[in-house]
Amino acid sequence: MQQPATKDRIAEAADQLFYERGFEATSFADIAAAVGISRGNFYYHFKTKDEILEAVIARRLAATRTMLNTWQAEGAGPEQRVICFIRILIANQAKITLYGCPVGTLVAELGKLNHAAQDQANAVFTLFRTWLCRQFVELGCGTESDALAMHLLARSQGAAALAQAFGDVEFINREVALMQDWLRGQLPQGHPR
Amino acid sequence: MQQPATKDRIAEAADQLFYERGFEATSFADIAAAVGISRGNFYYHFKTKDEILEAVIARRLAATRTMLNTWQAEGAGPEQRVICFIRILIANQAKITLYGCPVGTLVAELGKLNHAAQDQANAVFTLFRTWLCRQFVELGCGTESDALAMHLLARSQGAAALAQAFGDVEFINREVALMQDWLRGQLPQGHPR
DNA sequence: CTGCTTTTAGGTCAAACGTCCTAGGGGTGG
DNA sequence: CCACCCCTAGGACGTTTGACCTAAAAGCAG
Repeated sequence: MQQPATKDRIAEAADQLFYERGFEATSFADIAAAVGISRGNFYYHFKTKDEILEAVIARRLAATRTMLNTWQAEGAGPEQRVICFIRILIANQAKITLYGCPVGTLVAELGKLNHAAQDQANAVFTLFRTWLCRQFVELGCGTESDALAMHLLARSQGAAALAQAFGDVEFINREVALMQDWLRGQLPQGHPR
Repeated sequence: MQQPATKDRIAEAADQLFYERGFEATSFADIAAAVGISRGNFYYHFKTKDEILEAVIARRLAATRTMLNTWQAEGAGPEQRVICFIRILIANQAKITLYGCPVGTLVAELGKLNHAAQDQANAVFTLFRTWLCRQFVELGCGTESDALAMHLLARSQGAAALAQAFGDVEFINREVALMQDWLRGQLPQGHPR
């Protein structure tokens, strides 16, 4: 059984459109046009719009997990891994400047809509949070690790939000540099480097 | 001529609903129900939904200006004024935990919609930015002042975003404490205190 | 080729949306 | 008392939305 095409292509197109325009502002017709299929065809692959949303979130969760696992397997130390996280902002700077952080903006929108999938969207945040927490534990930050993870998450969210608001690409670079400085300041003395 | 009531009450109700549910997700019917008037009556006061949005943004701009001017007039020094800004997060902690930052979430939504009023919404950010910049100039931070203002704005945006995502009120308090520590570290030696 | 399942296209449906019109209520000035 | 104008109520319009159905095309097994 080979079902690679349509269902995944719908989820992929929806993923991008939800990011660029938001969940509510994206209609079936928009996704259909992006994929190149007819409107009514959706009912076969996804019964409701919420189902598409769940598929999109599952996609993002899987992609995030893969990315984190890759970093984990690359052999570098926890400090380098956290720096990888910080540099996501630079890697995606063009899109962030236009549309903000994909995770943050979706969570904010679903939160305002009291949408049932809000918790699932939040799981992406939690994924980053626990992963970052583990890195800080490995760095020897002990019970402070989760607070440090949350703080770093907040810093990147803020950087993305303002970069989008002001359309300022350079601002991202400055914030990334500040976060890396901050990270060095958080390392306990004599940590394994 | 006394026209206090309806037009302002519409703008006030729309302000709140746009904050709690978002701009697009709020319909005329929602606002009408909140104000207690009939739907069709809107056309008399506001010809389009965009006009209501402009009125809401104008409201917020005016309120922000008033707040900043009040702080400016209270006689405290620039450091205390910046602390006032930071503590907005605490003052609005309950609502932020539920709906995020009113400015940030609106700017993000309008940005995704390519809405014409995006620039007006951004003006609220700019208002804070230039005001904060002035405080840092008074503190003797010189050419770094605008960068410091942007950084502080980003920090509060990030704190609000994560507080909403995780529904974590206490997180706001921790971030506020960190921002105040950061502020002390930014003051040039021998500044007027 | 035949028969079956999977997938697609096109179209219908009720509901909700923003927009707009009109009739009438209620107060003020002449 | 009357004419006028600000304001309001309620409904109608055309469009778009998510949801749903049906018929037919496409792919595969025998």
